Amino acid sequence: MQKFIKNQLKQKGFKMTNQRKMILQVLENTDTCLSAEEIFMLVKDINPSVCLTTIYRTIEILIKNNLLTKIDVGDNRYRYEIRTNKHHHHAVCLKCKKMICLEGCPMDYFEKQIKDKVNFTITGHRLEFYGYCLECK
Amino acid sequence: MQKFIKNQLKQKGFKMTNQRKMILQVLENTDTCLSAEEIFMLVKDINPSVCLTTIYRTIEILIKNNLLTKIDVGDNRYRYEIRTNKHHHHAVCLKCKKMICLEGCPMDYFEKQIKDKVNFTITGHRLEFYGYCLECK
DNA sequence: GGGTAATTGCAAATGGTTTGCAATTAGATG
DNA sequence: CATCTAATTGCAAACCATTTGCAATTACCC
Repeated sequence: MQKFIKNQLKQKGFKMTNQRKMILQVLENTDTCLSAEEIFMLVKDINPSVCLTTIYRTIEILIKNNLLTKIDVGDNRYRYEIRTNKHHHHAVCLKCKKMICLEGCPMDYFEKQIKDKVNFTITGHRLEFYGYCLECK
Repeated sequence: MQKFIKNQLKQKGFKMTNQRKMILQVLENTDTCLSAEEIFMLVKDINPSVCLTTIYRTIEILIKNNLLTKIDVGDNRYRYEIRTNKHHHHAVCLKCKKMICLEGCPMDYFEKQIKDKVNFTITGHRLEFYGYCLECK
């Protein structure tokens, strides 16, 4: 997976710097979605001389190349998740904002309906469930 | 509808000020979701002596009382929509950010599935479709 | 190993949202 | 209808996630 992203970036002419390697490593070794600040902290644990700006700039590149997804949970800060080949959705805890990955998607037939009714070209969708996780409820 | 919201607020001990009336009027006379800034501008057209802070504070009250919904489209600014009794979703244009209301929801049976699989208490969900509207495509 | 364009770190700017506070106002009470 | 009081407002400033400008550094093609 790492490999795939690295190749994608290299192919588009981006340099594989240490900072980018570390950011990718952090993004891949998590099971939730991380905010820029959280990525920053985790990368700092590996190498303290990184700056937040670099995190944001790397995020930007990854998003523009469809390698990362930006997700909003309603607290004025985005969270990011490496884009997997497995299309999926999340359950978001309203209290701690933890994001639990869910498998599957019931949208496919719905999209078709919409395409016919509204004159709108659908390129994707985003589905989040809100509620309380085991610890918070 | 106006009436309903006013009653709800009054019932909870909030005062029905001119500012709040204007904000509600603006929110009710639109067919898209408005950002705080957009609400501000529209309210200003009615009475120029309102300030953005009041918009934000009213939004906060409405959200806390389940009368307004906050929606993210990925451009660092929230949009707001009066909460109707009709549960629905949106198609969001990736270019102009216009939000087209859609009827229906294919989620109900999916929620049940999730409740059983993951240990998570679902209180709601949010579904947005992304793509390009007629004018932008 | 040298050259060059991409990348980084730093500091400062940006922009949406929030907060503190003194002045104003809605609406209950008499 | 006037008074009183707590809620609300406007203003200015703070806050904080994200973005930008720029000079110094680095990846990587030759």
